[in-house]
Amino acid sequence: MSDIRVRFAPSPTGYLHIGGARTALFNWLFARRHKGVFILRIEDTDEVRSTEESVSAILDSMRWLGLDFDEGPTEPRAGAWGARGDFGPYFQMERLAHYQAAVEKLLREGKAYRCYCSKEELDAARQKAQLEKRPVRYDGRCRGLSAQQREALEAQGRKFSVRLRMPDSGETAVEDIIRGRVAFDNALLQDFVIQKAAGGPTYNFACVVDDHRMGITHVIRGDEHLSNTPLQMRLYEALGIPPPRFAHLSMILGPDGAKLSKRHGATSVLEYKAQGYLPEAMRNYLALLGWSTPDSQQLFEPRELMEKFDLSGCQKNPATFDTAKLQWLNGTVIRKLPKESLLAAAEPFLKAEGLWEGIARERLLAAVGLEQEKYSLLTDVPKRVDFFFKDVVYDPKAVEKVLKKEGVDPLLEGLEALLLGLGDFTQMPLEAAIRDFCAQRGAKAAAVFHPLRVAVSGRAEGATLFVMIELLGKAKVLERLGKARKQLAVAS
RNA sequence: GGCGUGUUCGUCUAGCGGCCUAGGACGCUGCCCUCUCAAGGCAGAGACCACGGGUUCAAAUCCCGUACACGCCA
Repeated sequence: MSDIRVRFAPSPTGYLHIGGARTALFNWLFARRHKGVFILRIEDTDEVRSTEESVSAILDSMRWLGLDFDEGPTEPRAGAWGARGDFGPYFQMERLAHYQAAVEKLLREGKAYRCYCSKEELDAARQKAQLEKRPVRYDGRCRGLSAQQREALEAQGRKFSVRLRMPDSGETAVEDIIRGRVAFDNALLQDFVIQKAAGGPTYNFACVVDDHRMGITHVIRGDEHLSNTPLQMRLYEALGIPPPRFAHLSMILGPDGAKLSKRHGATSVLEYKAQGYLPEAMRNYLALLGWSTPDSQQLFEPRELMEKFDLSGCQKNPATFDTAKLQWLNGTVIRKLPKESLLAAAEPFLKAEGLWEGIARERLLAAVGLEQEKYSLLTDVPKRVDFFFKDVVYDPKAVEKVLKKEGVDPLLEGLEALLLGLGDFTQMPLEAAIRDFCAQRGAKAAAVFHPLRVAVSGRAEGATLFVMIELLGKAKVLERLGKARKQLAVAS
């Protein structure tokens, strides 16, 4: 095991969306590739917006994607799920003592100070700065408060937040693995709040304290945090600890170029699960969104992804999420699946359509495997096998195009008689008998096969005819031939 | 408004000064295979490398500016 340690740190304020999943995946791949440690840390310090449901949604999503984490608090907790062993993720709300201790240290060393400014005072100062077209920046009025002044303010019942003392000049640079050196002018950075008046840590502060305590070596996160990084750099310096390496990933956009959001359709990982995507396909697709190999490889075996993933292959510019490619990938994954695995993956989707109970597993397995190369989503599976087990539903278009043709009814009548007399109802004899039938009638094979397919399955496209008929069984085939002819009689 | 980041086929991308009359993949079109639909195979259309200046014998690749997009802060 190398000493590389990374983390994924979502806020439980909603489901795990595509962007978050990509960040989690890249961290996970990086850890696996370098035999490092991957940590999941739930940033739940926003008590108003954090919910238990979001926590479970995040855990469910990660479990589905197969992103297992390696470490967590040792005390078991309810609903815990970890990769190896009985531990859950870290929760920031369980780590408040650490933030508190760090605040006290900074206060003691004079690197941070208490600020008693009220919201109203700050708003007024901000508006004034805006009017004067000066950069909006906290003016540091509480920087030099004496102990007596502080006591006096506290005696008035004033609450205080804690701010970090920032330099007024110079610059703060971040050496980003993906973007290179990014510099920020210190004159534009303000003494920012690290502990809120209500007592809780701010995002940047908790993040730095945890990343340090957890020994994080590489912070791989979304581009939206790049602007937070100089603040965090100052915190590392104030705390006297070396900063980790940073890698900021480009954003994922919707088809219209805006940041991917709900109005673009499905953005939750779990929605994709429900739509019939496979986690392998999702991982492969997400990996390709902002990362590539020098030869632009598209298809990856799960193991291959872990072996080849590299931060140097990460893209700086944002990527647009494209469902068409995801679907294609999903299809390739489905096609490679052993039949048993395909059936297992399709099970929930079959059950949802009432295609499970009371059906012999062997028949289901055979039916599901029949058109494997045509599925692009698992939700396609029930649609293609239902006619084997449920009543036929005739596709009007197929009836119109194939069945309602001159001479079809006599053809079906002939087939009915032929199949009724056929003893061995298996693929080879079936094909021989039917081809023989074609020859006798002087009909082209296609002119017989197509009506027969529609009559028996209700649709114009489907699996190889004879395999399908065999699986359907003699009784059903005859029954449906009758039904199809009745339909024709009604129609004419 | 300030700061930051980005800009190669519709989309994901290769490219890191000459191999680029820009390569691959999805999607699209056509052909082949074929009992249909797929899958597979083959072929094709599709990018004046955002724009404008430089630097250089030579730029998609380096530098500067502009535009646009996105993010963060307010």
